[in-house]
Amino acid sequence: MPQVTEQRDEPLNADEERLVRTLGRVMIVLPKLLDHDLRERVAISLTEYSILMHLSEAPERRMRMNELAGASDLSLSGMTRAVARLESEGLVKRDRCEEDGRGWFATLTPAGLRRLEDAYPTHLWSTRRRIIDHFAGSDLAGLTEALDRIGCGGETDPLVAR
Amino acid sequence: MPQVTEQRDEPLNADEERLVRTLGRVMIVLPKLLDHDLRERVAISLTEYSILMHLSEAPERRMRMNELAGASDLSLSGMTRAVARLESEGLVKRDRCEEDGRGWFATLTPAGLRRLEDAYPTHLWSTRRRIIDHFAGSDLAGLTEALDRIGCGGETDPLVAR
DNA sequence: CCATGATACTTGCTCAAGCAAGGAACTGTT
DNA sequence: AACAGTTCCTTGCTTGAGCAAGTATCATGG
Repeated sequence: MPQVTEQRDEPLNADEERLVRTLGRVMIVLPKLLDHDLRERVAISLTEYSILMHLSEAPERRMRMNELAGASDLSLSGMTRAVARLESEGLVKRDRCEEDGRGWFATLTPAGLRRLEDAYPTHLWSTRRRIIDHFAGSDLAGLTEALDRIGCGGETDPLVAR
Repeated sequence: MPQVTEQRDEPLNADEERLVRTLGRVMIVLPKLLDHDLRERVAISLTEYSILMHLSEAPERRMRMNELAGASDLSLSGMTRAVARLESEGLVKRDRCEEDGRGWFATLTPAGLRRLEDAYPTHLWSTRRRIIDHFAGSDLAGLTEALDRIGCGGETDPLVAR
């Protein structure tokens, strides 16, 4: 460990600075790239794709609105509109929750599943091209572990976390 | 190299899948975290901070609109509005470009520089806490190199790149 | 059983960002 | 020198997302 007494309020060192700038760029550019690929080829946004994907993996292909918002890192109000859009296209339907009258399920429709299956190859191609290919030969697991800590595990309100 | 004949259109393997999901989460959450930290403590957005920072590093503390848009990964129209906001706060001023009558410089004002210096400690704290701390013991340079390839170097229109 | 508070969502408002179209200035060709 | 094409930037329009406030349902205490 070269640096022994690292002051918290001193500037970043060169390696740290480069990492922050690069990651800063990636976090701005990458979502646009993935979103663009999907929109261009299968006319669906990354947000919508993500919602359909999460639903397809959930038991009975349905999730409560707040679960879904958490899974897709969207505010609850954002999720309301997003699901409304998907519903208007018939890709999702909404059912009252039996056990809790306040709650709603968003349920993937057969049409929604078809749409997801339709978009999947594009997104697979896109993620390979935009992400995986650039990490050839890297330690994916180690990298993922580090990145995962940034993501905050994704429990409680992430903005207030810690 | 374990996998010899990797089919491009087969699903991602488990490590790849985890990386994509984690990076996907980071690219959504991290900008919100950094933006939130800045807004809360020094009432400035990440976009605005980034603009002021780039200007402060440029020769004569000024940049053409399209340079600035490229550096901050913002559309040119987005940059027009962003600079207009900053100008209305007196943090930036705009001058016609002498050599090219179509062009404009955005120039950092002394007030803009003070604002940046004011925000810097917060952003430093934020990036340490949100990013650097999570990579303790990692190979920062190697990681940066991989991430840099995702960012596409940042030359030509990134959405059409390749 | 009623009141108070918490939870699950929705709706109104605002705002930042992108696209497409427009205007002004530059460049190149004939 | 004039026109066509390109570049640089701005403006009109639309959209997706968040916050704050509202509504309906649940849970709890008296």
